[in-house]
Formats: sequence, structure tokens, C-alpha cells
Amino acid sequence: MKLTPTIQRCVLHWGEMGSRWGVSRSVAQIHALLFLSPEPLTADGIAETLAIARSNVSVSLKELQTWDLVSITHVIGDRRDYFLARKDIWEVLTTIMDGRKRREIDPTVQMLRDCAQEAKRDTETPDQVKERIATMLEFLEEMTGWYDQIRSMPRPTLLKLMRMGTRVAKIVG
Amino acid sequence: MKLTPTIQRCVLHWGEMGSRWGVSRSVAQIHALLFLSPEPLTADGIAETLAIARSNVSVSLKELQTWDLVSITHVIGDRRDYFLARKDIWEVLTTIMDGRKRREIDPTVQMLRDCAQEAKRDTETPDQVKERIATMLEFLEEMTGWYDQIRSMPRPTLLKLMRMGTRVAKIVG
DNA sequence: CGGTTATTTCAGGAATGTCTGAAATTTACG
DNA sequence: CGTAAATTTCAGACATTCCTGAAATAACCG
Repeated sequence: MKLTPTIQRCVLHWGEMGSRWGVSRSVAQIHALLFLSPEPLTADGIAETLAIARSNVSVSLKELQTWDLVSITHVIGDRRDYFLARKDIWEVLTTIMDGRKRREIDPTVQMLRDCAQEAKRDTETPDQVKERIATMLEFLEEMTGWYDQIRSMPRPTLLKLMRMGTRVAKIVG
Repeated sequence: MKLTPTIQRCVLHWGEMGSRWGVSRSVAQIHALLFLSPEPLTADGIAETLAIARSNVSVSLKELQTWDLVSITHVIGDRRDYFLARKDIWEVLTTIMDGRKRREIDPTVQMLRDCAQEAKRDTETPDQVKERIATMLEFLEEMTGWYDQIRSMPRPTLLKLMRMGTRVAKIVG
């Protein structure tokens, strides 16, 4: 895949953003490249285009597959793996958000549940602190519950809702 | 501030999560401690409670202030600074989200705008790629626009909307 | 099988991020 | 002012993460 200035810019930017999102620069760059590429690419091709080690491409692609953002295809008469990114931006974004929720929010909710449970037998932590923990748990549960509901809605419905913006409040309220 | 097992657990967990969110462990731990603490704390007190260097506390508190999550108070007859975290979880969360949007999403939207602009004069990047960039820009603008609208709604309205969950779709659609 | 190509594993080096402690600076009081 | 307490700065130690290149493994073909 030829790396035109425009594509390069996207790839580099995506790479920088990636490191803020908890994935390595390579992973993010590879994802950007595959996302933009009209055709599937080989691991060797990616390594060459981005000038990174072949082995690095291998592990990065594995990670992208665990995120469900990249899959493998094959072409007849060629035994190399060809890699392909999800092209639907909506799916890409929701996949990433779901993953982050699972890795970052859900464990926190669990921890708070445990703390709230423990707090009953716990005489040494001040009531004010216990209450703050309880409030936080309640809030997070409400938020994640909402998120799950939103996610369960069919996309066209959600899109319509989004386009209405603040007007929904007037109609409902 | 006394570090009971329950509090310690929250602080440690928050610290681990923090590093996934792009803030250092110290910053996250200090934030957790201040958030739970019923009273404002001194920097020395924090350093002692969490067993981290005084200087580390100093820079971490500065960072938390740039995030608008922590502020300073004073008590009469004491010239030390006392630090105080926002206690309203809703505000804490929206403050963090606003910050992340500003630091991560907005620059990406800007980059995509620049690329889309540049694409007009650009003859070497394939049209398919240009189109993908355009789609992505469009989508992100729609999402951020929705976010801004949601954020502009008064909290009780939003809360009501959240509690309705998927039912809003039925009423509206 | 043996040979060839593709992929993965992994030890160690490079780069980055974090924390500490000493020294410098600021602030406030007598 | 001079002094002492409080805070900040910053160089370098420490830790973590990331990447590479060599070697091992797997997949395929004649």
C-alpha cells in the first residue's frame, strides 16, 4: 500500500492518539492503515509500509484481533495471511467503547460492590466515606445500565434520536 | 487521614485504573483519597498517608488542578494549603469526559478536517481512501455534536431521560 | 520427507514515563 | 529585613512499556 502524505498524516495522528488510549503506537498505526486501505494487506506489506519490525506487526495484529477490529482473509494461490479491518466506523467505535467499558468500568463497579459489601462489617471507616462509595456505585450502575440500553437499540433508531438532539427532552418532558 | 482497608482498596484500584486512563498512578491515588476524604487534606498529609514523595504530591496536585478536579482552601491560623476534590460524582465524570474529548477527540476531528481539505488538491491518494476519511469526519462531527447537546441539557432532564432508557424510542418514534 | 515460505516467540535493548530527594524558590510572620 | 515553614523545580534513579532481530515453530509444496 502506498503511503501518500494524506494517508501518512492520518496514520501518524492515529498512532499518537492510540498511545493515549492505552494501545501502543504500532497497534494504532496498523489499525489506521488497515482501516484506510481499500484492500486487505499482508503483514509483510504493513511492516514495510510503516517501517516497523515484522515481529512487531505480528503481535500488534494479534492484539487487534482480540479487539475484534481486524480479521484474516486469504486469496487463492497465496498462502500468506491478508488482514482486513472493520470498515464500518460505527462498529469500530462501539467495539472500542465496549472493550473499554469491559476493561475499565466493569472492574471498578465490581470493586465498589465488594467495598460496599465489606462496609457493613467495617467499623473503622467513617460513615461519610461509606456513603460516598455507595453513591458512586449507584451512579456508575445507573450510567452503565443506560449505556447497555442505548447499545441495545437498533442503529437507525439511535441515529434518529441523536439527530433530534435536545428536542427529545421537550417531546418527552 | 486514616487509611482503613476499605479506603486503601479504593485508592489502590483507582490508581491502577488511572494508569489505563493516561494519568499516573500517583495522580489517580491522590484523587481517590481526596474524593473520599470528608475534609480537605494537606500535601504533607497526603504524602504520608500514601507513602509517596512530597514533591510527587506537589506535581500531581498541580495536574489535578489543571483537570479542574481539585481546588485549594485554607484554614485560619494555618498557612498550609488544604486540598479539596470535587465531591459531586456527576461533575467529576463530566469534567473528565470533557477533558478527554478536548484532548483526544477534538484534535482528531481537526486533523480529519485538514485532510479532507487537502484531499481536494491531492491527486495521488485513491478516492476510496478520501471517501473513508470524509465518512469518518462526518461521523465524528455527528457524535461530538450530540455529546455537546447532551452536555448542555439540565441535569434533571438528562437524568429523567436516562431513567426512561429505551422507552424514549417508543415515545418519539 | 526435505526444502521453502510464513508466522510466532522471546530475550534483551531502546524509549518513555514515573518517582525521589536535594536544592531553590516562594510565602508569611516576627 | 531575617528567618522559618511551605511549596516547587529538576536531575537523575527507577520502573515500565515498546520494539527489534534472531531463533523456533508452523504451514505448505513437490
